[in-house]
Amino acid sequence: MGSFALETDSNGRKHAIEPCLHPCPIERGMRILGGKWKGSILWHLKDGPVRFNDLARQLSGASKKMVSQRLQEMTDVGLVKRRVLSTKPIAVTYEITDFGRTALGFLEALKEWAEKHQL
Amino acid sequence: MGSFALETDSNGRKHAIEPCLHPCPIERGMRILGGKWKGSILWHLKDGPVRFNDLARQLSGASKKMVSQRLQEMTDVGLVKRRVLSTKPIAVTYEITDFGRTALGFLEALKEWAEKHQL
DNA sequence: CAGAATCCAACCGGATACTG
DNA sequence: CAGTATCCGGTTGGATTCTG
Repeated sequence: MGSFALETDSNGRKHAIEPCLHPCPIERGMRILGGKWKGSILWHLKDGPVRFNDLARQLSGASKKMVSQRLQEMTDVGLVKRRVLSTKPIAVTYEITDFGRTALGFLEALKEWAEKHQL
Repeated sequence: MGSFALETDSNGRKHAIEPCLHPCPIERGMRILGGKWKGSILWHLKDGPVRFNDLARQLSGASKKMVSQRLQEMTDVGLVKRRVLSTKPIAVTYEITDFGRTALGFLEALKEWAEKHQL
């Protein structure tokens, strides 16, 4: 009773999968787009599918582990679609979904805001 | 050489104050507005000054410690202005600055995005 | 009232090595 | 190539207590 489903993360630890029921829509939105790298990832996908390693390289400073984790979360929420081009050797691309595109507008606003105020 | 200025945080630990020089403007913007609670705080201040405890109460789920830390960061960057109304008993309000208001547009976009897609 | 200080468990994220 | 597994130090953030 009162317990959530449990998932095991890559470090072998258990987590409750909280549906993020925060009353403030801004917080809920931030939980989805605000995590480290998520915005950048979506932005880098806006011009077409990108292969995993290319993406990791473009996000200078993010480790493969990070990129992988963020991509999984974003795939789960439906912001991004994973596509296997070939096995042997495996080739994978990630592309932004239609839903993902609905977030681009506000990412652009954020980008221009940051640039305008030289942050 | 190559070292940054050091500040001591509330846990007595030293930190380098990194100017956040990330190449991607989206990441830089997220560093400023994307932290947990920051967006919500700014949003709650948009209709006028709010007292510290009131603010903490409105942000259900955030501890006073969190609110205090986020407010300091936001004050440092100039998003928010702290004003002492009276000592004995001490009364303080936080109000959004003109600079802070420049970010409201994109927070509104985020808010509407989250609501529209029932996140 | 508005915080600061302290304690401490949980989590995050980098480095590295490994796999199909 | 595209990840996953493991180790592990650093950071985060909640609970609580204390102060002017």
